[in-house]
Amino acid sequence: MGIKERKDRQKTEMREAILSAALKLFSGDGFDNVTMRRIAENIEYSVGTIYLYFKDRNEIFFELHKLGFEEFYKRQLAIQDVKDPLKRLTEHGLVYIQFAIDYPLYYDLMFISRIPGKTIKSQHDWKSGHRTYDLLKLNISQAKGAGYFKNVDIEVAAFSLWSFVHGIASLYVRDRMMIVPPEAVKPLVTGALKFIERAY
Amino acid sequence: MGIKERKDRQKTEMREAILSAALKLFSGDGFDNVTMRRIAENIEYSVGTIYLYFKDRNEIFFELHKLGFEEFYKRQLAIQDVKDPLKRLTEHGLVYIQFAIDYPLYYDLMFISRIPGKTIKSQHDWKSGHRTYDLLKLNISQAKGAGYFKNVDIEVAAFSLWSFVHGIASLYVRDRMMIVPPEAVKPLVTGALKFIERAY
Amino acid sequence: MGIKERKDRQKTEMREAILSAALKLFSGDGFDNVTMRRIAENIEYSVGTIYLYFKDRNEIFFELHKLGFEEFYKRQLAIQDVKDPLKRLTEHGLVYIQFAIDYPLYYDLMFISRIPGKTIKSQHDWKSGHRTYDLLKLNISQAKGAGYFKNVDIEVAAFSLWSFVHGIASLYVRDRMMIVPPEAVKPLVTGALKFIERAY
Amino acid sequence: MGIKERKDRQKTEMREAILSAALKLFSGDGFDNVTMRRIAENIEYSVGTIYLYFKDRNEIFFELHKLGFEEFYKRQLAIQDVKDPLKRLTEHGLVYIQFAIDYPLYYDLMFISRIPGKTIKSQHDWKSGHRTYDLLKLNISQAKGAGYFKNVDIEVAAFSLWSFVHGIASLYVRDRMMIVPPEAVKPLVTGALKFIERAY
DNA sequence: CATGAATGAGAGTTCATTCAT
DNA sequence: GATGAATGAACTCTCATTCAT
Repeated sequence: MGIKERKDRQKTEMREAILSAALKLFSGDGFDNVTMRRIAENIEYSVGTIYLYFKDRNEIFFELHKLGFEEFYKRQLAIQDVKDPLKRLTEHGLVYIQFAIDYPLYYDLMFISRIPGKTIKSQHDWKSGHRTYDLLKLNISQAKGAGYFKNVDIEVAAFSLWSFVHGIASLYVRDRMMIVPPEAVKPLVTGALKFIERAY
Repeated sequence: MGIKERKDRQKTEMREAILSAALKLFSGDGFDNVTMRRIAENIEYSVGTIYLYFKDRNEIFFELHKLGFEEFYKRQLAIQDVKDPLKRLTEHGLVYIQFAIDYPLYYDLMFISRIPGKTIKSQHDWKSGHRTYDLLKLNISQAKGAGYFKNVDIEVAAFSLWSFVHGIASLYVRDRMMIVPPEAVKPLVTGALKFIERAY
Repeated sequence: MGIKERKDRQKTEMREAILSAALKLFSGDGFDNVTMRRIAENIEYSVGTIYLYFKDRNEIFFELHKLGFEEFYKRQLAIQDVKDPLKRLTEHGLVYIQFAIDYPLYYDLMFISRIPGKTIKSQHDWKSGHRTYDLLKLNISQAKGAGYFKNVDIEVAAFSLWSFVHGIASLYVRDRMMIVPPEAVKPLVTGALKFIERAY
Repeated sequence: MGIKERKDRQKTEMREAILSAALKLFSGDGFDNVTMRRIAENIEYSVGTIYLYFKDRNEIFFELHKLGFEEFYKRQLAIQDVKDPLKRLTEHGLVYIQFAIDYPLYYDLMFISRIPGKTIKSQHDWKSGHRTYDLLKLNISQAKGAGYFKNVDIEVAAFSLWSFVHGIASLYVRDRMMIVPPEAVKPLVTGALKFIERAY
């Protein structure tokens, strides 16, 4: 079975190289910057080769999209063992924002960009989204159990917190923070996460 | 002088038709969807005609951008006479979100999209952005004077509130609310604006 | 009759303004630089107005062409009263080159450029050219009478002298003299005109 | 390795086909006539294909330019073994003119046309031009050694001879010889080259 | 007389995609 | 599995010209 495995591994590596090149280009100027030619140049293969690994341009974006959600969820799970519910919620927000900082391209693709080929996407989104959203609501309800969020509907709280961190992440990812000096960004973000706790 | 006036009016109408067509197309799939050809088709004129009213493609975006900011600011000013600082702040947030709902395309253009030809833009942005941000900070400081935002830095509060409403608006504009049923959107939003007040 | 005359005069002035603007633009980058729009901008009239004075773009070039030949011939006549045949011939060459220096655009148009709408042109060219060429041959034959050009066919001599000065003028007009330092141009030209005398 | 060679050959052939089509079109009406679309039609390929062989339109002109200068210099070298300095100089002139006759399009491109994208060009021009000009001066100085060009500055002589042949070539290439009947052209040219010898 | 609005044609260039080799 | 050649459609923009007003 060694041969087949090696082939599989090679196939995976190639796909990863393509995806990684696409991500890199995406950072440049958004979608338009990700052309098949440029991906090909980047991985030092011919254009046609890409089509051996992906059906078309859209499939590349779709795959990136999926990978993004996986990494995103993994990170969220990682903080689920924090005992203190308040702390956990704040961590949750931090995880969210940190993900946007670490993978602005994934974040952009997942939560901001309008992607061509929406239909295919939405189904997957739906599942990924729900999974994540449920986790948030779980954390909120546990915080509620610990005395926070008095008189607050869980749905409202979830939506609020989500909007809050998404707002921060979006401003960061799409470079709309010019209004604040660069060195002030970090304290502002941590300050904001502290501020929202007042509402818990 | 009726002739000149009629001509002026026609010129204005044409510019508006072009801008409106551009906005409409923009909603479809973002910038790439707004091509000169498609605008022309839309207004049922030849491509060259557009160039009689706008220097080039960028000028169209720039104009839309400007119009958006004007309307946006006007709306913000309109609620400045609300006496109660708490109420005014909530109104402020509502105005923000309502703007996004009423003019999703403007909102997209102004706060989400990556626009080609950044240099020209940024200067105008800077001014428009500051004007708006200062208004927010003013309202917060007045609320502070009324006893709210104890122990909270104004900058942090401003950034937090901005992020919050921008998060809501972005999720709406870029259609990332699939997670919540459509009819739940409105109560969620008002609920969220109520929720954030707990942090004041 | 005053009215008609004034109208005629105005018409002429307008035509001249257009032609002069065209010439000016031509200097920029050759023909492509002479667009109807740019001419219009230059004379501060609308594009359509030009069509009231010239049938189309070609007619403008044709007219310039004609004007050039007229000025050219006038200058040639002006040196016909030089008594010494040798001196007169050298003057003739000088006049030729000086014309190219003073009116590079005319020269270009008349002797270098490929003009669209050749058919119309050639007839006029033929006449203008002959007139000039005959003058040259006249001067040569008189020099011959004075002992120069022994054993030289007049046709050959005329062609030779014409080629000679045209060569100098062309190199100058089309900027092909980079090979010699700018300050050396003038002495070279006068030197060349002196040199060719050795062949007389 | 036959495959690679065949591919190389095909690539070369394609480039040549494109260049040759460009030259052909150029003859029609100068630069403006050489459009990418027309080249494509001519070689019966799609427009995009040309861009697989040349970076852009300018590169095509630049390449033609270069090829022209190469052929030109090769021809000049070919007559350097003529012993008699007088004869060699006359041959030199003939070579010059013959080149213009054989490759009017090259000649036009090299010595007459105003080319867009001058910057790139001029450096190459400078070298090619100097190389040629030096050869001319060498030949003159050797003729001088053999007793010709008494009391004539070499620079002046070089400039004069260059102008002379360039004049002839230009008149021919740009079709300004209508004044003389076609069958008279050849004798006139040889006559002129004989005539100029009188000045040596 | 003069204009400004409009157009169709055409320019150079880039792209995603296909396919024979 | 990989390539390079090829294409057709699309892009932004400019032009000469026409014509109702």
